[in-house]
Amino acid sequence: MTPTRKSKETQVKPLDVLWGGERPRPARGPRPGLSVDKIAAAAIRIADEEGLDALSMHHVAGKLGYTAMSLYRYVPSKEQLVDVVYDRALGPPPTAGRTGQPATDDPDGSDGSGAARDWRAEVRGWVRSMLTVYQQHPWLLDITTSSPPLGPNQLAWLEALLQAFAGIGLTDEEMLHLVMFVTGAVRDLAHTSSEMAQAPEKTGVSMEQIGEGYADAMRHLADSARFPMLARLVGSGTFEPNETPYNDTVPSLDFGLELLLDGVEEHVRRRLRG
Amino acid sequence: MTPTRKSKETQVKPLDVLWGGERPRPARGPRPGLSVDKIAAAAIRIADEEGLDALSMHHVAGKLGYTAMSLYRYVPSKEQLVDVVYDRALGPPPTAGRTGQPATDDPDGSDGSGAARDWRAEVRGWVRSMLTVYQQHPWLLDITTSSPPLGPNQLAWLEALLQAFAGIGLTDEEMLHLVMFVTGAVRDLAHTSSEMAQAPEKTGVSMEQIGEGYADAMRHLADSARFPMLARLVGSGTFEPNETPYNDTVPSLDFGLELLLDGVEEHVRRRLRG
DNA sequence: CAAAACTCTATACGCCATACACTCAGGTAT
DNA sequence: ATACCTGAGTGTATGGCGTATAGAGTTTTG
Repeated sequence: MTPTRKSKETQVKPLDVLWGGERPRPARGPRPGLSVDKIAAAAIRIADEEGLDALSMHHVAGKLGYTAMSLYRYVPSKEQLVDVVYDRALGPPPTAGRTGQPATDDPDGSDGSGAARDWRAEVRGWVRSMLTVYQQHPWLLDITTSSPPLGPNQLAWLEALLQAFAGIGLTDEEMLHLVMFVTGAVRDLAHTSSEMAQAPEKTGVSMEQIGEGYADAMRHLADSARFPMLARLVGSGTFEPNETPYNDTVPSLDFGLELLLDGVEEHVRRRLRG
Repeated sequence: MTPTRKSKETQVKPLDVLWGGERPRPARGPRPGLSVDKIAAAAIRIADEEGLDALSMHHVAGKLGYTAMSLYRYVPSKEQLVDVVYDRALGPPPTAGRTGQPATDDPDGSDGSGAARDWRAEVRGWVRSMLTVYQQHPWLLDITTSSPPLGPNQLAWLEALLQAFAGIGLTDEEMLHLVMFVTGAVRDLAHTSSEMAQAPEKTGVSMEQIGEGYADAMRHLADSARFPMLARLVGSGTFEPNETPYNDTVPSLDFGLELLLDGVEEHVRRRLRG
């Protein structure tokens, strides 16, 4: 009978959700049984155990003993939930513990402290840690966020890599460029690796059969003059699975990264000289 | 009443579809009104005009004047269709025209021909072309294929970049690593750029407001000691939109690529010397 | 105690991929 | 000519999805 009395309806703000903005307890209606934390945790568990496709509002709510619509009291949309889940699953970067002050106002590089730190090792470590996270939550790589990195953990990871590149003689702009380049390469290589790892279970085709299919396709072109370089790599056995598994992209990442860092060193050296 | 007579039912093979395997005309039933080509073309038009989300079997079939189920005579599943569409939309790489023979058996690099070609320019050109393709079909970057690169055009692009790196003193394995590294970086930077470009129309929030939100979030941490490097970049105006648009990742790609190629040069030089 | 604020549920809508059973066109073999 | 049968395309149904809307039930405030 009541003709749809519109109450003021506490609206959920996107950024508050991302930063865990602790709504100041409602104080008028029934006590909330859920929270963004619980919802995000359940969502992450589902994604870990059943994959990103299983991450639906119904499923998450069901896992918590509620209906799908109840989630919308805490999260404005599934997309926003995914944004939160993304940041939460990332977790903090490895070096987040020591909040040093590597940001001096010295623009030219040497940070004044005596011992030069091993920035290459720091970058390498950051990359390994990132890879580990992606291996633990491969579905992170299938998420398309449509929003710039704004979550606390995303920013922390960004900050960590920036700190690794800090004070070695790069301009601010160059550091940002490098960070984007490196994160991009890591993300994509981890992505293809995870895709290929998931292929057997997803398509029901065994790893061996996939290898056969690949070999078959490659034979298609090895005799043809159409793909000479590919034919050459096939012939030299570069595509054969050696000691490392078929989908291991870490060697490519390591190789590319080292060359890139060599380039960085040469770049700052050149600038110092010139 | 007929108890479901199972006919032999021409099955559609995945790889044949990808490579346009020209089914040898049925010769017994009615003439097919569709073809993989027509279907893929319609699908690409839809994705270009309405985005990847609009790419449904119903939609594609409707555009062609058929029902959704009819497509399954030509394509085993939507996933396979997407694989085909991906390869078709990629198109051939720019240098596919001249099928030179850069694959000599000379393992150490110099390819015997007199004039040294500008391999760096070739790599740069490949990257620009790849970026152009991604700009023309941004939805390509939202596709998760779950299968290794097997389409003819995917292989052709691979081949093209391999040829750029050929004969400069890298081993076969190193070339493959580099190709994966570069394609990864290009893909991901193009991806984030496209994501940020789509953000305004998708969320209804104007580019300005996004910028404001970003600035707001950054102010959250500029005063905090939590993200010193980010605060520094904010302070130095590195995040401000200069002449290039906010989502332009090309400068990052250019910068990273040049440093990487510097590293490559130094790497082969070192090997030659040592 | 009533009103207001709030949580959570039920239902419904319009999408989606695709399994299944079917009609019928149009060649081939007799 | 005619019977046959392959295979194209359709109709329907199932079970999923995100979420709009309406409202039932709970708790605190005036």
